[in-house]
This record gives sequence, structure tokens and C-alpha cells, in this order.
Amino acid sequence: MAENKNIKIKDIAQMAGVSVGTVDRVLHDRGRVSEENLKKVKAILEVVNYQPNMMARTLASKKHYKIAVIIPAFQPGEYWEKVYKGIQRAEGEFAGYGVHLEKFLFDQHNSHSLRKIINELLAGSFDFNAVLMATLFSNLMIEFSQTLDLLRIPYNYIDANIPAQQQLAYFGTNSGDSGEIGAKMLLYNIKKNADIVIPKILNIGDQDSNQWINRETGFLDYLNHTAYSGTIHRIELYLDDPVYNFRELDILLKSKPKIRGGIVFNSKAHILANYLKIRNINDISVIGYDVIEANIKLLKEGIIKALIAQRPQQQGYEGIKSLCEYLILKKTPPKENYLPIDILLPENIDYYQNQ
Amino acid sequence: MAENKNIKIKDIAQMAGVSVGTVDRVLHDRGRVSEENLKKVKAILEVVNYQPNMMARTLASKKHYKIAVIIPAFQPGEYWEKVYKGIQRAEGEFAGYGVHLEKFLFDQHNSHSLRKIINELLAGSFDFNAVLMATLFSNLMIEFSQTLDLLRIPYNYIDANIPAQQQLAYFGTNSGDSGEIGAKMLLYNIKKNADIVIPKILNIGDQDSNQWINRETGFLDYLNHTAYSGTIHRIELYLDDPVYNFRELDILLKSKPKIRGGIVFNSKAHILANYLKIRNINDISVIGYDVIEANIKLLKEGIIKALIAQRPQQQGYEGIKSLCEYLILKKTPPKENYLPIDILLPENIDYYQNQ
DNA sequence: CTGAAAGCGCTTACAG
DNA sequence: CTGAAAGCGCTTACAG
Repeated sequence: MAENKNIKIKDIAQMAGVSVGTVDRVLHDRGRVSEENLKKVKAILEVVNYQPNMMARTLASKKHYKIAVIIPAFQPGEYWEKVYKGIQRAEGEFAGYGVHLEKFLFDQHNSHSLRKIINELLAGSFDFNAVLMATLFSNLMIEFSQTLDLLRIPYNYIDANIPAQQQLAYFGTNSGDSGEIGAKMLLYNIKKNADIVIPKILNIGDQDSNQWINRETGFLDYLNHTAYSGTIHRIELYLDDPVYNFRELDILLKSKPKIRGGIVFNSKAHILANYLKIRNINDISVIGYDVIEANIKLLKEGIIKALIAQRPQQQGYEGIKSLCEYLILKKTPPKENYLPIDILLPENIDYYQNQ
Repeated sequence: MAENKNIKIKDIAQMAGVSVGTVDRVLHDRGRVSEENLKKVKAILEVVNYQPNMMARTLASKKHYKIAVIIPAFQPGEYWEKVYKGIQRAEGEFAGYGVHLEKFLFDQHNSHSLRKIINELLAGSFDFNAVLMATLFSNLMIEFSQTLDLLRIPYNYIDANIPAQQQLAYFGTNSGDSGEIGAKMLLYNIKKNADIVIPKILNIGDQDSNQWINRETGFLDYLNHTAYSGTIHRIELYLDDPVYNFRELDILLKSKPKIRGGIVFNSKAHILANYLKIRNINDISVIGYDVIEANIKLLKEGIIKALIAQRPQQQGYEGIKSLCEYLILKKTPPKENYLPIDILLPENIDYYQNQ
């Protein structure tokens, strides 16, 4: 094999008439090289297209990197578990390269829990080389980002993008388009003059998320551009209060008998769908977001007609991977990485799952 | 960092009271080790959970691997270009590990071209360590596979699976379910009593592909399970003969005025959609397969209502990657890897593209 | 500022 | 069958 024609630092040293140590110094801008030798080596470097052997490099250097991961805590089967799994996959891949992750999980229904984590992180000397963060409480995260800017620590966003910041990269969907697709899939299933219910399903203390707002905006935009002529009804439900939810939904559906569709802009469509299932109502089509167990079940049962998904595993995986590659290889990723918006039906959900 | 607690072969040697050379021999079953030492080392290995440092391993060993890639040739923008790109990505990733690919591109409209490649490959001494093949002419590929079985050379399938063979792994979609989804998306766009046209779009000399047959079967299955009551019309068109195609389609649509939908089970839906566009017919909905440029354009123009896709890049990438990992790390992949079936609408196509 | 040397964890000839 | 030694390509102290 005339393959390993790759030029090595030993070759460069020879060509320049210096030692490998000197070549290494100019390669890494470590200083302590005379003007003369610097020129000689650089001149050669420009001609030879030197490709460092990354394996040898990491083998020899005993460098370690620490990355802080700040995402919501989760129960098994919940949305953030998938993100976490992607993070773990990247962690495994880069463990051999001296990368070490530390995870900080906050309560997504309580901004104080995030505030506390940030304060603690900033209290001592901040010894992380990079940060991955889910942008759930965007005002807090913006503040934190600006501190990191001062410290010159790179950080990535996942979940929802915050455009005007200095993040190294964002990985996630475009929420507005994701809302449009929700509208289209809903209209595939109902008549254009049918009414629609949008239950906002919250936990006590939840703030409005950008994710929700942008999806809803996209959804309404789409309806406005079609011949949709029904009425939209809003209602607030609570994650932990089924009794309340059932009562409110009973009342709403009785008073608005033209409702034939429903859409939920966070991962909680199963709350609405489960109600319909228990009440044995099968002429209302539900569209939901996120491939989590509770939603999948109701998709397969035909109550949820379609799920719109945003590749949470990939968000976690790429969020970490790009930080690692930035630290180890100095590779700068694109700043905005809009991931595919997936449409899941009963017929393709199984193949999506085993990814 | 109490991190590099990883045990090394030097440690094992010390614990066993032997040299690292001996440990290396038992680790790789290279023989030439006394019963006694073999036992000692193995005993220790069972306790310590030794994780070899792959970087050191490949750095030290100057092994090289050659993989033969057998897929259809393509023009820019055609389907197989995407597969090829995935292959190239994997090639780049594993080049540093001594893996070298050799590509053999056959004419997908001419089985003789594949026969010729196989014959030439088998003529000399076969010096490839593994093979990736697209299963387009399945009878030929089965024959070739069986030869590889005898040579004990691992091989992967992509495109369509051939279940009863000894392939290391298959990467691709389940064609039947992919056909069902085509049916569902079409029914979203037409009335249940509308007629449907299925143009078989071929090149002279094309054989029936398993892919096509299985998709069509899935499609018909789905219709049979719903209240669909229209009629299906079949027609044969030719890739290079627009004059013929237009004449035939003109005749068909005139004689069957109830046709409101069309579906094409290979990547050539653009042939049908383009006809409709030029004839200014906008009450016929088309469903197609595969995200290629010609189809994307017509999807965005609204003539193709949905594209069903099968992640060609991923097929190429994983097809190669799993072979590399098998060769280098002795890692055996799952035999059947059904990739997600993606549904693309004008609203989400752009995000799919930049993957 | 500079080079020789040791070392990262593993593999590969090579004496014995 | 066995171990000591050299080497993979690079980095890191350390004399000078």
C-alpha cells in the first residue's frame, strides 16, 4: 500500500533542519522559537499539507477536559431522558480522549432550581472547559452565557435557539416550522370548518416557554394561509390534576360540540388523548409533539394521529460531540444546526424508535 | 482526576508475573503460550475488566484493511449519490485506522455490468477484507454472497434486505411499511372513491426490483384495509422517452377522468409530476419516494404532496462503519437494521436536506 | 531558544 | 514458549 505517504513531524523536522520539539512548538504556537526557525518551519508547513495523527496526539498528551451539562431532570420515559441518552453516547465516545462530563439537572418547573445550580457553578473557581445547556429558562441562561463569554468558555445550546448570543453552536429544530407541520397534519384529519382545542398543559409554576410560543405561532400562521374556517378554543390543564382536567374538558366539549381536533405544543399530548380514550370519544383527532412512551402508545391506538419529533438524542449527542471536537481538534461547528422535523405515524413509529 | 484508573496490559503482565508480550499473545489468541501462563493471564483478565486502548493499538499495529464497495453508478443529483456520500464520510473517519475503500460502480439498468464486476473481482486472488453491496440484482448478489461465505469474508447489504443470507448486517428500510405510508399519505390528499394511477417508470432492460414489489404490496395492503373504493390504473413509462410518456398519459387521463392521485414506487416520481406541471393539471396529487433534487423541486411546488425517504446517506455510512468496527474491534452489529422511514412535506424538507 | 530523551499503551520482530 | 527491545507519531519535561 502506497498509503502511509502521510508526512510526519519527524519529516518536517528533518526538512527544516531542526528537532521535532521545535516543530511541535510552532505547530502549537507554544513560543520559544527563534524567528529564523519559525520561518523555516512555517514555510515547509505551507507546502506539505501536514495532517497530524490524532491518535498519537491524544495518546501522548495527557490532557483532560471537563464539560458541564445543564439540562432538566427527568423520570424514565420522559422527553429529557432521550436527550440524556444522546449525551451519554457522546460521553462514551470521547471518554478515551480524556473528556469528562459533569451533569447538573434542574427542575424544569422551577426556575429557582436552575438559579441555584448556576450560582453554585459560579461560586468556586470555574474549572470547566465547556458547557452544554438546554435553554429552558432563557433569561437565566442568557445571563449565564454572558458570564461564560467573559470567561472565554465555549458553550452550546440545545432545545430552543437564542439567536443573539455567543453560543458556539445550537442543535435543535425550528419551532415555528414545527408548528406549521402540526397544523398541516391536523388538517389532514379534520374538516376545514371543524373547531380545534388547544389545551395548554402545565405544571404549577411553569413559565411560558419559547418552544410553545413559537410552535403555536407557526400553527396559527399555517391556518391563516389555508381555508380553515373553524374556531379555536383554549383551555388550561394541569399535569398532576386529572380530576380538574376531566371536569374542564367535559364542560368544554359539551359546550363546543364542533370540536374535532386538538393539538398540544409540548410533549404532553397524552394527557388530552388519554381523556378522549377514557371517555370513549373517537371523533376528535389529536396531534402531539415528541416521541415519548406515553405518546407512542396513544399514537398506536389511533387517538393521536401524528407526532412531530425533534430528535432529542441527536441534540444531546451532537451538542456534546461538537464541544469535544472543538476542544480537542479546534474544529468550529456551524453556529445554527437545525435538525430535521420528523413526522411519526403508527406505520413508521417502530423504525424511529430503534435509532 | 481519579480517572485513568484504566488497567493496562503492563499491569496485567505484572499481576500475572509474565511479560507484556505474553499478555498480548493471550489477548489475541496468537498461541505460543504455555498452559500455565495462559491460565494465569486469563484468570486475571476475568477479574480486571481490561479495556484496550484502541488508539494505542492502531498506532502500534500497522494493519491495513481493504473494503470493496459495490453500488450503482449515478449522475449528480441522483439517489445513489447520497449513498455514496455516506460511504465517503465513513471512509474519512476510518482512513486513519488503516481502512481503504475501493469502489465498483455498476449500471443499475444492466445486470451484465454487475456480472462483469463480480467476475473481475473473483478472477485474481481476492484481497479484500470485507464487502459492502447494494442488493439491486438480487440473484447475482446472492451468488456472490455465497462465494464470500466460502472465503469467510464478511459483507453488508444495503438498499433492500435479502433475509436468508449470511450477511453481517443489513441497513435500509422495510419496503412494505414504506408502501403503507405512501398509501396513507395519498389518501390524506384524495377522496376515497378517487382513481389512482401507478406509473411504472423504467429504463429499457430494467428488471422488477424487490424494492418496488414490496412497496407496491404494502401500498395495496393498506388500501384494502381502508374504505378505499376507487380504481387503480397501471401504466408503463420510460425514463428517456418523454414523448412516449406524454402521449400515454394524455390518453390515460382522458379515458379515466376520475384519477386524482398517483404514486411511483421508485425515485422517479418527478417524471409523473413534471408531466402534470407542464400540462397544468393541478387536481392530481402525487406521492413519491426518495429525497433527490428533481423530486424536492416538485414537492416545494406542491405537485408532489409528500416524499417518503429512507436515509440513503445513513445506509452508506453505517454500512461501512459497521464493517470497519467489525474488522478493527471485532464488534458484531445486529443483523437487521431497519432505518426510519421519513415523511417529507414542503414544510420540513429543508431541515432534512442539511443533514 | 533548542535538542535529546522518555513516555503514552500497545504490537512486532527477534534472540534465546 | 518467553521476554527484552524497538517502534507507531506525538508531547512533555529537562538540561543546556
